[in-house]
Amino acid sequence: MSKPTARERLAEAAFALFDEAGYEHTTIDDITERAGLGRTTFFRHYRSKEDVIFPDHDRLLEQVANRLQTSSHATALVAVSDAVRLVLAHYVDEGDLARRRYALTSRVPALRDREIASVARYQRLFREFIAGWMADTAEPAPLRAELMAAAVVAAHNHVLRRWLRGDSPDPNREVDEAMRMVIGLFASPAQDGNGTTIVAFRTGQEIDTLIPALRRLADAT
Amino acid sequence: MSKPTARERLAEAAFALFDEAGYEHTTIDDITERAGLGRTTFFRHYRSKEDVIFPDHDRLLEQVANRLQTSSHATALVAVSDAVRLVLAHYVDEGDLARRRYALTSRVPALRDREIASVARYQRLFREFIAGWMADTAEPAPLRAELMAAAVVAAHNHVLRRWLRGDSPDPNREVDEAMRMVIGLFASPAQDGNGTTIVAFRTGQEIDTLIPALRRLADAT
DNA sequence: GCTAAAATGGTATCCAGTACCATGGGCTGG
DNA sequence: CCAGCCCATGGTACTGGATACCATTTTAGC
Repeated sequence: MSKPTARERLAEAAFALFDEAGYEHTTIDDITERAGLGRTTFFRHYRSKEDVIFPDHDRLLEQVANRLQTSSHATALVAVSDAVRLVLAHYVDEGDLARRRYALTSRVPALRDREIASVARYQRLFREFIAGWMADTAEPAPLRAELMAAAVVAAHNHVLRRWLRGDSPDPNREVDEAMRMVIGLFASPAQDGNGTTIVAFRTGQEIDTLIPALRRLADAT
Repeated sequence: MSKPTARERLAEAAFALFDEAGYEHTTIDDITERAGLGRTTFFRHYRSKEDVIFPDHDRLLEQVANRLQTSSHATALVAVSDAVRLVLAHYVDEGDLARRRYALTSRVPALRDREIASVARYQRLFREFIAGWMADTAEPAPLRAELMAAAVVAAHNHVLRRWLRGDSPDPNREVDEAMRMVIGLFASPAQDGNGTTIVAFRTGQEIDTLIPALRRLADAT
C-alpha cells in the first residue's frame, strides 16, 4: 500500500496543487517536485498538463465505439442513446474525482475548451455511426444524422452536468427520461411526401377524443 | 493602395506560410519576418497564433447576441434559428478566406478544437436565450432548451460545412430548409399530460383522409 | 545475483505568450 | 515652423509548456 505508482502520485500532486493554487499558477515543476519525481517522468505519463485531468478520455471513447460496433438495436438512434450511457456511468463511478474535475473545468477556460473538444469527438462518432446506418437502410439524410448526434450528446451532457453539480439524485433515471425525449423528437413520422407529418405515441386515450385538438392544430398552421 | 495595415500584412504572411509550410511548422518569428514587422507587433494585433485565423469571432458572437436581444419573433427557437444566419452570412461573405481557414482547421487538431470551442459559445448563448425565454413564459424545461440550441447549431454547422466544402451552391436556401427541419422537430405538440403527443403541420390534405394512418400509428406503439 | 528491459532523471532546446521599456514618426496646438 | 504628445512599433528578457536525446536507476525474469 505504500507504493502508489508514479502516475498516481503525479495525479494526486497535480490535483492538490490545482486546488490550492489554481490550475494556471501551478507549473509542471511544482507538480513533479511535490510528487518527488522528475519532469521527464511527468510527460512520459501524461501528454500534457491538461492530460492529468482528463486521463482516460481516449479509452472511454474507444469503449463507446466498441459498444456501438457490437450493438444490436432496432435503430441507430437507440443504439447511440444506449452507448452514451457508458460515459455517464464512467463519470458517476469516478464520483468525487469527476466533481473536482468539473470544478476545475468550470473555472479554467483552457480546460473547458478541452472538455468541449472531447465531447465533440463523441458527437462525431455518433454522427458517423448514424449516417452509416442510414446509408445501409437507403435513407440518405445526413442532416438528420447530425441532429440526432447533437441531440443525444446535448441530452447526455445536460444530465451529466446536473449530476456533477449535485442537482441530480438519480442520474440513471434522468438519462432514461432524457433519451426518451430525444427519441421522441425523432420518432419516425408518417410522411406523405411534402404534406402532413403525424406523430402519435404513448397514448392512453382514445384517438377519437383527440381529433378536435388535431383539427385545431392543423388549422392553426 | 500601397499601404496595407500592419494587421493585414501579418495576416497575409501568416496564411501564406501556413499554406506553404503548414501551421505547426510556422513560427511567429517566421510570420513577422515575412511581414517585415516586429514580434511584439504581432501579439499586439492578435492575441495568439490561432487568433490570426479566427480574428473576428468575438465580434460575430456579439452581433448574434445583439440580434437576439432585439429580436421580435414568435418563439425563442425561431429567434435563434434566425440569428444564427448571421454566422452563415459572415462566412459566405468571407468567401475564399473562409475556405482556406476550413482547410487549415480540417488538418490541424489544435485549430479544430479552437473552432469547436467557439461553436460551443454560440450554443451556450442560444441555450441561455431559449431558457430565459422559457422562464418568462413559465415553461421550465431546461433540457428542451439544451436540445433546441444543440439542434440549431448542428443544423447550421451542417449547412456551413457543406458550403465550405463546395457542396452547396445555395447555402441560404439550405439553411432555410435546415431550420425548418429543426423547428419541425420541436413543433409545439398538443400535450395531454403523459399521454398522447400529436404533431401536425403543413398539410395539404384533408385531415379525414389521414385518420386511418393515424389510427395505425397509435395502435402500433 | 545477473542481465535485459523498462522506468526514471537530467540537460538542452524550441517556441508561444507576457512584461516592460525604448524609440520614432506623425499629428496638434501654439 | 516647432514643441510636445500620442501611439504604433520594436527590442529584450523572461516564464513555462512541450520535445529530443542520452544517462542512470530500478525492476523483472531467469
